[in-house]
Amino acid sequence: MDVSHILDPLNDAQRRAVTTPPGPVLVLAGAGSGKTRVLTHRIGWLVQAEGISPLQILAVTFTNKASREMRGRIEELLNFPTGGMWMGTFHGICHRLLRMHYQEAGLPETFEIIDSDDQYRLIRRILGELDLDEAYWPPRQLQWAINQHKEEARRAHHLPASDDYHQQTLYRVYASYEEFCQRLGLVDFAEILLRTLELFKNNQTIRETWQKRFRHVLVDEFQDTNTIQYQWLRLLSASSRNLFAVGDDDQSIYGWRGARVENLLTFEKDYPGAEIVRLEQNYRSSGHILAAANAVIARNEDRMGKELWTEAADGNLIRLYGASNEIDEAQFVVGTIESWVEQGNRRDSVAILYRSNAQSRVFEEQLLSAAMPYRVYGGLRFFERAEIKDALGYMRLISNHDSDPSFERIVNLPPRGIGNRTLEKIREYSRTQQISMWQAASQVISQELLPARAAGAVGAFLKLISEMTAQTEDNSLEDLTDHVLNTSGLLEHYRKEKSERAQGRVENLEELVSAARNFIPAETDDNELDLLSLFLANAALEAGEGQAEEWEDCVQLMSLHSAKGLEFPLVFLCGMEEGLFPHQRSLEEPGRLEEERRLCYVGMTRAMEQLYLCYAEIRRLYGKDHYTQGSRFLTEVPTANIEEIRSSAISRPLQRGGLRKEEKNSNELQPGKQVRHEKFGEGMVVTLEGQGEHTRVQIHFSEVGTKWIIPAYASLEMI
DNA sequence: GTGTAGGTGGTTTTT
DNA sequence: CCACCTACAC
Repeated sequence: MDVSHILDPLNDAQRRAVTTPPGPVLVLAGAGSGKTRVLTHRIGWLVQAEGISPLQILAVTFTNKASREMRGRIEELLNFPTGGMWMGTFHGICHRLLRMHYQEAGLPETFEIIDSDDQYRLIRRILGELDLDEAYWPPRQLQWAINQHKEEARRAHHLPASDDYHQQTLYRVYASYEEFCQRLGLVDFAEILLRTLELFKNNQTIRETWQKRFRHVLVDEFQDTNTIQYQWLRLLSASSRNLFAVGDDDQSIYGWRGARVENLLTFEKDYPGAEIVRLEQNYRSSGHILAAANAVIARNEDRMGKELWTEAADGNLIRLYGASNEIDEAQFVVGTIESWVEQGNRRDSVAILYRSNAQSRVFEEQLLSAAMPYRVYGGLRFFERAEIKDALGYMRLISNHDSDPSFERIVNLPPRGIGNRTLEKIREYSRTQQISMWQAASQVISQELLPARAAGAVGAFLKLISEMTAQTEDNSLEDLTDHVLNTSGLLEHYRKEKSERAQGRVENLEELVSAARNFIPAETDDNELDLLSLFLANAALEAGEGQAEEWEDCVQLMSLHSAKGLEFPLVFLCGMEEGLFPHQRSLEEPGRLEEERRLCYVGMTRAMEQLYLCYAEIRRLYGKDHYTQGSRFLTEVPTANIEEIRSSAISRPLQRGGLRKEEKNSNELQPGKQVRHEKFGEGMVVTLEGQGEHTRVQIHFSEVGTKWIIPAYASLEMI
């Protein structure tokens, strides 16, 4: 077969990656080096040159968007539909496997996926049942801790026994949460992955079946895999060893969410003889931008090592704007965009990037007064909106009466006279009898445990749902949705509200009907689920675009994290100030500064033609003005690649190297120095991080091991 | 059941 | 400073 269409568009490194004979391959793909192309062409190569059946290929991504894009590009390349090929997100694929093997995985057939909002509510309910005070045990933190453990494949019973009351409480909450989910057939996001991993670990038949089925496994954004995901990938490819992983350690920015760059670093060890390919030619940015990004990321110690190069010209210098305050910053940015647009450029060729979402406000205000259309990324997605979740709550309850999260959500929405007292009784009954809220409700009524009025209200609710279930049995998904919205009174409820917000809610609900109309399930292999369940699972696993609005030509505002994977001719990286970027909270935790720097690298490498770096000398934060210090990342950009634009107001030139000088003077502490700590005894300085009073020192103590110390708080004595 | 005063917390986010 | 949540009063 002629494979020139697969190989011709590739450079040497890309071609090497694509044509490597089956076996473990690790592709270190720098920003803008054509990683998606390598992935899709690798699949094309396997199919057309190696003669491998598409059915034997599994391609895993992190986001639905990436998966869709890959599918589209493969179909384009190979010119055939890829329906039979398994391609999707970790969660999507694992969900599919769990549906097929629900019994072996120990789940009820009707198991339901809960999102983090549902999870949060559930944890609060458990806190209530355990009689724990939320003020002492913040549900968010417990949720975070539980997910953290799950992502490391640790179940409650794996936690070490502890004398610490805090640990014991965490254990109690985690264990009850697990029990609760198990009893009700609820599966959270991490559970989808963990269950699948355990299924593969414990069930040899299933493991071997899928190992044989997927002879070739490809993973995108490998640096973002967490412990469970990598363990599962290893299990899946244990017999074939055909794992093709593409990633970039320099773009690992989700460590705080459980991602383990180490997976990249240990790939070689786990797969001896693996082919390692570096993609270093960049096709995106002009020379100055690339040189600057290289220089910044070079400051990181923990790297596999890579240096991007380009055939493109140097292009424009990066521009540095020191604003007097955040309003000045925004005005400068918007003014610059105005002239960019006047020069005939599109507005959507521009991105305003920032470290934290709160920064978008000032830009929005300025864009608004300049009548410049814009779009802010982030915020709630379609299926996460309250009114949509309400409607889905009804549909879930119809689909499965025992869905407690749904029951709790809609039992009194719209208000139908079922108050907290009544609900508490039902909850209590459900807890003592170990039955679902639905069952508890009906038993509480038949046993006449409720006052007449409440009993009537609850009875009416149960009847409503039962009737809806009966009436919608043979309906199409669209009719069902429509029916639910109208007979539940939900639509009416929001229509009656006359706030602007409610108006949008009604529109969203109407949008849900058309989402139901247009819903086409991905072809499932052998397992058959009804359309409604598929729709509900899809809603949980694919929350939808940020805004389902039309593609207008508008300026793009987003956090640096959301910008990963995107590119724009003109990019503004704003709020480049110590404490904001790198963020204060990252300076306080070891190892996180390097992740902040990677974030900076990601931001810079989004720019194709022109990059602006901005900071404000005074920034109003939480109602208070703060004098800022330019981000250390600014000083890490070589002077040859950047030109400084003064703020019209005050401004003095950014003090180059100022930070570095301070670091040297204020710290006698240097790696290698011997110190004494009043509690931990003697040790040696391993690493230093942060400046001035934020300095953190990693010290290897001879008696207690390695610790992070903040000299500002704990006095260290030099030996 | 709805509205409002008072309190609190305020990186980053996909699934 | 502001957005969100909770508690409490009508």
